[in-house]
Amino acid sequence: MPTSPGSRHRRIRSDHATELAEDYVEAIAEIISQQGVCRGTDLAERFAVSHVTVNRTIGRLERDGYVKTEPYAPVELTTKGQRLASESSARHEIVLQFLVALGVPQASAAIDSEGIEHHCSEDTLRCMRKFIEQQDGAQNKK
Amino acid sequence: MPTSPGSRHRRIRSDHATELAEDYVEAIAEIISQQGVCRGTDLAERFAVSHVTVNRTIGRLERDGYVKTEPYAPVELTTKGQRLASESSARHEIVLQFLVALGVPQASAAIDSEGIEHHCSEDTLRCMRKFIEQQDGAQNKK
DNA sequence: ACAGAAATGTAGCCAAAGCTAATATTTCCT
DNA sequence: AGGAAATATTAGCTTTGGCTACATTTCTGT
Ligand SMILES: [Mn+2]
Ligand SMILES: [Mn+2]
Ligand SMILES: [Mn+2]
Ligand SMILES: [Mn+2]
Repeated sequence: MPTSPGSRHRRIRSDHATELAEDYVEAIAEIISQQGVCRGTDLAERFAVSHVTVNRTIGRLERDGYVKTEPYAPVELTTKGQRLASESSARHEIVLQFLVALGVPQASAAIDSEGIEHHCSEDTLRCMRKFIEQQDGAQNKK
Repeated sequence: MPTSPGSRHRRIRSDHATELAEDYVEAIAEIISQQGVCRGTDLAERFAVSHVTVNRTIGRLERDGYVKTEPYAPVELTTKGQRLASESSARHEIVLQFLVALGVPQASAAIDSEGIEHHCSEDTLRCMRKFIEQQDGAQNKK
């Protein structure tokens, strides 16, 4: 056996522990770039949860240094939050483009990539990038 | 916009809600087929959690009709549990083989597939199967 | 047979993420 | 200015899924 039996599942649990933070900072960055500011309401709609849940989640993000908030003011990203947002967004984009290149319909690719992105090792991302490039090459030749 | 903004995340949450059940029944079926019976200890080791956590999880699985237990006896799958185990196992196998066919090293593919499997739509699985077949074809030609 | 080891069960703790209801603040419109 | 609408906060609840500590039961080797 290559690795200890339980190690796979430890990784999954760790992936899930950071998943919400990644999706939130990614969403916050996107909403700010699109609308100038990001309000709790925007996030509640985006994630289809109550605004109370957003509030509590934002509280954890602030505790962990990803966002800065003041009462009744829009959410802002810290430098740490911006970095995580960029990384998450880039990774998400790779997974989405990969699925599309593989032939998955856009709607399904959009949904599936939202979950898959959090479980991709560097090995897997590298292979996905390579596949995208190859497909692009084939496209151009046509 | 193709779908409502929050629908993606609803799907992710639903995926995660069934994830543990899928992994457990899959593991139980595998352990039974390998060792004859499946005990809590086997699952605790497999998932790298305490035996108490296994106990509570098994309790939920029983409540939901996937397993049958009696005190101090090994865990058994119901028909419903066996069905879910087969489906989960087949799906997991597709994802694992797909990653390997894509060029991901075995160790990373084993880890990543454990998380990715729960987020693949039928669309994505179909494309993965097709890719595996194409790769197999290319292998045979060589 | 029985002592000790291994497995299982119980009690009680915690954090994350979801919710509703009620309250408070800010913003916007007339 | 004043009231309505939007937004944010607080209180208090739930389920899931993790843990340690301790108690009980079963298995195993001599
Ligand atoms: Mn994302
Ligand atoms: Mn995501
Ligand atoms: Mn899994
Ligand atoms: Mn996941």
